[in-house]
Amino acid sequence: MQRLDLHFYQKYDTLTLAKELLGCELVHESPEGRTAGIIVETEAYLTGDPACHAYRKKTARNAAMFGPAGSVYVYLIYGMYHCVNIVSAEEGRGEAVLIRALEPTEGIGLMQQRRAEKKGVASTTFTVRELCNGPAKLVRAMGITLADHNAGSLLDGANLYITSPKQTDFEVVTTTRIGITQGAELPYRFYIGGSRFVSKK
DNA sequence: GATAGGATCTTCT
DNA sequence: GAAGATCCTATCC
Repeated sequence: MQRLDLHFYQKYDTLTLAKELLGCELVHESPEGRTAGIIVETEAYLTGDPACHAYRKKTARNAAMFGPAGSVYVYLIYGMYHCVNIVSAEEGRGEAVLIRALEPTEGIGLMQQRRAEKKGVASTTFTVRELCNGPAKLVRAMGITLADHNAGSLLDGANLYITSPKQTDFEVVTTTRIGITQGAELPYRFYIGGSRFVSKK
């Protein structure tokens, strides 16, 4: 599979990119091993959208969201969990695609270890379906961290990247976004119809 | 299976 | 002081 290049991230507006990323594979080559999963659920956050972290001013927390297309925005949510976004649009604009769920394809044992380590339970606790069916869960399972990946890149030699689509034969379902109150009516969430790995139906 | 409440930190009012 | 792009646990069917 081919690593997606700068052209791919620049080619689409953020809403289109959120849909185009479905079926692509997110890969992390860490010192502990390689983990990967097919992106099955995304949400778009746009300029002028009150739910977007870049809606107000640039702060230390959201600075990475203003980076160039193909870079990574990781943030702390609810003081406890992390979520990962793919920055889109041109540098300085502040738009991104939140990755909400993956279908695990590689390094499932390592994903189970990472999830179990956090909770202090046996690694056999988690079924494959439960490993990455939520934005903070997949960040944990993939070993993505604020220190290593926030404001980093998916391009060139980066250890985190996305491949060209592994699946294309599916229906894209569009709904409103999960867990927000501002902009709650906007239809900016997309997922692969029929997937067992999405966070919610 | 469904629902309610808690954990814990950054940002904004 | 309150809310937030979440997840986990307890408790109740």
